[in-house]
Amino acid sequence: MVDRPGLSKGEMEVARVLWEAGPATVREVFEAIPESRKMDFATVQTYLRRLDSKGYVSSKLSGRTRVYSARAKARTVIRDTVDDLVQRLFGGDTMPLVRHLIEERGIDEAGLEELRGLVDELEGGKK
Amino acid sequence: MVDRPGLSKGEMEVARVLWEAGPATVREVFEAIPESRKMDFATVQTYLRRLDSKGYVSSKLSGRTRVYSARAKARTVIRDTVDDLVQRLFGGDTMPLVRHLIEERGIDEAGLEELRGLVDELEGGKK
DNA sequence: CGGTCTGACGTACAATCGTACGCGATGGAA
DNA sequence: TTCCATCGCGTACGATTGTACGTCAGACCG
Repeated sequence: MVDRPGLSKGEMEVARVLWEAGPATVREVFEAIPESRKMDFATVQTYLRRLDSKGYVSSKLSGRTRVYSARAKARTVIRDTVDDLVQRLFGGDTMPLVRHLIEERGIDEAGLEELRGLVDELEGGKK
Repeated sequence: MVDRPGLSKGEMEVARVLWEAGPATVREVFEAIPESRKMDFATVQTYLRRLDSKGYVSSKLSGRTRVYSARAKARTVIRDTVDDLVQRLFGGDTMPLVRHLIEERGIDEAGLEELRGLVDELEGGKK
């Protein structure tokens, strides 16, 4: 399938906004990015342009403003990105990362519950 | 603490070998990298040199051969790397990634068991 | 002793990334 | 009508990355 040139870190942050909020203009994306991140408006614009030329998003002019929409599905991009990380940092093993996440980053009440559900489900569907 | 300049993807693959196998020469690292990856000997050498100058590994000459050893702890580097990814791709939320890993990548029998153990443990220590 | 292998080390070089400026057009405020 | 706030868009530019070549000097083989 469409083999896109890999997202850079900055591009990820911007793409994420489109996935969460749906189609948006540069300004809207810009405003959706945490103040603290301090990413320049023009920088956001550049990332969007790059995402476009890489095929991750599409855009069309609406009046004199350009509106960007996600084109690649979040799920797919996330899968590719995570696969890559797991490969390079853990040699392809999934568990070390899962373990790391659970042990090193806090999982809250709700997360724990969900996790239990996931485990139950997997365990059930197997035997 | 020592604030290092971020690992690049290629550097990660190389650093991983040092974490897993302990101190090693360029050749040893080179040989530990999957054939399929086709990373040139000189490339490995460059990555090691860069890791050295970034402070992630240290090295010393043993005879006329240089031996590299991890200096930064795997745990730390992994934490920083994963934190960064979670931040950019999931806005800082851990669960989406955990969910993704469990649902999209296979967890085997043993992993499942371990996972159950982790959940139990967390659940116990909380209430 | 003279090849040949191997390693360190310096250097290279294009691609990508992070970050942004500046210009020219446009639409609304005064 | 005049001006300013916006936008799109082209362009820039140094840093980092991926990938590797070439040179020089020891080590080992015959």
